Amino acid sequence: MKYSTKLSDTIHLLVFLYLADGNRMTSARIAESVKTNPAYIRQLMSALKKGGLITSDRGQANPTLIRETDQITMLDIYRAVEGEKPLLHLDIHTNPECGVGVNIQLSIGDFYREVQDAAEKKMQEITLKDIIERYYEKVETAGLKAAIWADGMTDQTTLG
Amino acid sequence: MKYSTKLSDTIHLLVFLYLADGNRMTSARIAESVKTNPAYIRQLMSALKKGGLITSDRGQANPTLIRETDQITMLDIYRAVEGEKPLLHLDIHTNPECGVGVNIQLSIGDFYREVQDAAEKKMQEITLKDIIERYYEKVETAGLKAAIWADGMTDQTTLG
DNA sequence: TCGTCATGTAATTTTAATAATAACATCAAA
DNA sequence: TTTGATGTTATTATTAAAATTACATGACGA
Repeated sequence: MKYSTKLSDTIHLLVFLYLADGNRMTSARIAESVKTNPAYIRQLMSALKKGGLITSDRGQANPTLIRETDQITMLDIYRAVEGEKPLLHLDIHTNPECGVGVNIQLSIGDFYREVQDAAEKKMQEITLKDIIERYYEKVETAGLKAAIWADGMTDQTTLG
Repeated sequence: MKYSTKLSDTIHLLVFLYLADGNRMTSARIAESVKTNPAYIRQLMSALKKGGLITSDRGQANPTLIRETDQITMLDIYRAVEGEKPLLHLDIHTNPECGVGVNIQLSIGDFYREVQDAAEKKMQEITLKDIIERYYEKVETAGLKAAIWADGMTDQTTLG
């Protein structure tokens, strides 16, 4: 299949929202940066809304972060858009008449759980703030800071 | 897409090989338990061979584990069959003309790396031996031990 | 109030990673 | 030499995800 990029796209979306800082962002505008379509962005925002991470009102473009960026973890975002989807997948199609097969998969599942917990623990330590700070560093080292940010964040055309 | 079950299937395969203990296993036989086709099993075995985990000779059914089960980690197996495939995926399709988009994805990548490392560290702590032991526990608690294992592992018909 | 623009959401189509399958050359052993 | 197994490649089918379409609904300004 296609790989899911929901988490990446949603983080992108949230950083974008943060950087917009008050300037009302439309799903169309965000979609431009993520290079996708507005409906997909709205689907992600819908999930974020249900997850209690943003507000968004029908009819007007005014999505806003509810929590501070250091109070939003990567795990929060993952849960909002991917739910309980695991990173590793058991093969549930093994021969059910084979006691070996079934029990092996159950055993593997126990250890996948451990791997999942380790990954989620790390995801819980990473906040949106961390990612935004890292982003600023990247922009700086790329020497793009001046070009993009010189005249301030108020000029949203530079966000595109 | 479909979810990859390569890791699960390969662990299954290896446990099966271990339990067979000397009894020459064919790809067809293993495929029965995993409920897949022999060619797929051979593909996995080919990867394991390249990864230095098993031997397997053309023409005769005689695949064997090279290392002790406590010397084979889940990460070894993952590397053999999935290579460097990450658990989380960046969206590399973001608008390249958007400096924000590109740099955000790069930042996210840094943190995905941390999550990946945490997961892989845990995978490195889990050995095939651990999984086999857990498997025995499952079989016991399921009260199937007697039924399946009573007359010893020599009767490979009970493995199916 | 009406027209415009935005969101919210469901339904459908397209894309892409994976497993399934087929085909066959090669080798081993009875 | 016949049988049966592996090793490998190529093709097809499956399936989860993104892309797209469609439209009802709400906000806001002229």
